[in-house]
Amino acid sequence: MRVSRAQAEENRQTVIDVASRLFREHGFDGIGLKDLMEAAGLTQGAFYKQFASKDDLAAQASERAFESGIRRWSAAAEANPKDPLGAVSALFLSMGHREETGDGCPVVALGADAARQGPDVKASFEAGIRKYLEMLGPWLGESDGEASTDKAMAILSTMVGATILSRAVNNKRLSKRFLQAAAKSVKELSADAAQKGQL
Amino acid sequence: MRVSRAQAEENRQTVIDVASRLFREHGFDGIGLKDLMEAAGLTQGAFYKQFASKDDLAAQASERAFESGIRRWSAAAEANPKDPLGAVSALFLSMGHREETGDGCPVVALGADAARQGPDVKASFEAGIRKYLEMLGPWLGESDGEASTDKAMAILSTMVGATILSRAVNNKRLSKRFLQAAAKSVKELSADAAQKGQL
DNA sequence: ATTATCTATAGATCTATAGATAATGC
DNA sequence: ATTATCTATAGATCTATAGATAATGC
Repeated sequence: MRVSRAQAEENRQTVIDVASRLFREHGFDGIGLKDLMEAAGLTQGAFYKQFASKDDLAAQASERAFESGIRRWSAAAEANPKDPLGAVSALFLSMGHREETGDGCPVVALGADAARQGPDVKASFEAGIRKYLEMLGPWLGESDGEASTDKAMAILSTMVGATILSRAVNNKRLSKRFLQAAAKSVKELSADAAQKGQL
Repeated sequence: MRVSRAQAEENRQTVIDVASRLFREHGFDGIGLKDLMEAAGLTQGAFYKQFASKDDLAAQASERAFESGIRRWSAAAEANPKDPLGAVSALFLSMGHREETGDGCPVVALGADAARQGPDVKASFEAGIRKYLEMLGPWLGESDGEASTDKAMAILSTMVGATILSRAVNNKRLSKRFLQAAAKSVKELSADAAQKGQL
């Protein structure tokens, strides 16, 4: 039954990957260790050789979810270097992202859950959120670093909030409108920032 | 053991009130019927004479939470009739609201959870969210109704997202900055709207 | 000899139901 | 007679641990 050290490490990584998806789909309290481990192709008994607790896995899975998010932002930005913010905003505020609960932004799926978790999960969120802000800042063309961070925070808040609102309602038209209104607002905020930066 | 019909109805209302608070504090999956009923001064056995299921209570408790939210918005707006949006924005984006998880905005506390619930909970959310938008619209002074709704959606998104981000991180400074950045952005968005309305 | 995973289980908790009890409402 | 609430419990599930097993790594 024992596997090689390399295989064990690979299994551990698989558990984190699977958890990062299933936690986002069902919430931290919406899925148990048995289902998580089985989705990773293992049994529940193997869990505690790999992780200290469910909370420990939650923190690591959150970190992994942010890594995936950052990678997607980078890819979108690189594919559209003339307007990276427009590309990320279009991706974030798409109906595709609204429906893709398992591989979408961790703040949207688990931000409110994270607020109720221990300091480890919150630390993962804080680190991931800071990375998002660091990416957004340079795209805003403000000369002043502080004003740029303020704009980045407002833009991230708008995108996160709109996607949550979009997911929380039944009506598809309303759902779509939240995303469109947010995209319009993000555009105006960034145009405003670029204008100020040129003064 | 039986109580009067009036008392039974009062008990039912108490359960909904208690649930609207405890669901917001712990999430729909973070608290059980036993604890909810005991917090309302009853035993678990009485639950199913009052509600069809936990999901049924979740939908009614969500509705109740929005009623409370609307009442607070109205009170803030009436206390500051010259700048109702400024008053609501200041209240929403305060550290008090950030910490007041049990009596705060239901979208912030349970929006992501609601996305994973059945159509009844989502219907409660949709109705509550539409009420919020109806309140915000007239404060924006746009001549065009559609543009006004867009702005209202963007402002609500910004406030909801910022509060979630503010709650999800450990660092208090960062927490506060999200709220401040969002307040600044809401102010600019509404000033922008007022300007356009006067053209 | 060590250890990654397995099966099995402890002990708590979850939603939901059943039947008893005691007060209301006709 | 009806019924709101109670106690008790079914049956499932939860996190976490214990001990067995079988392969790795020294």
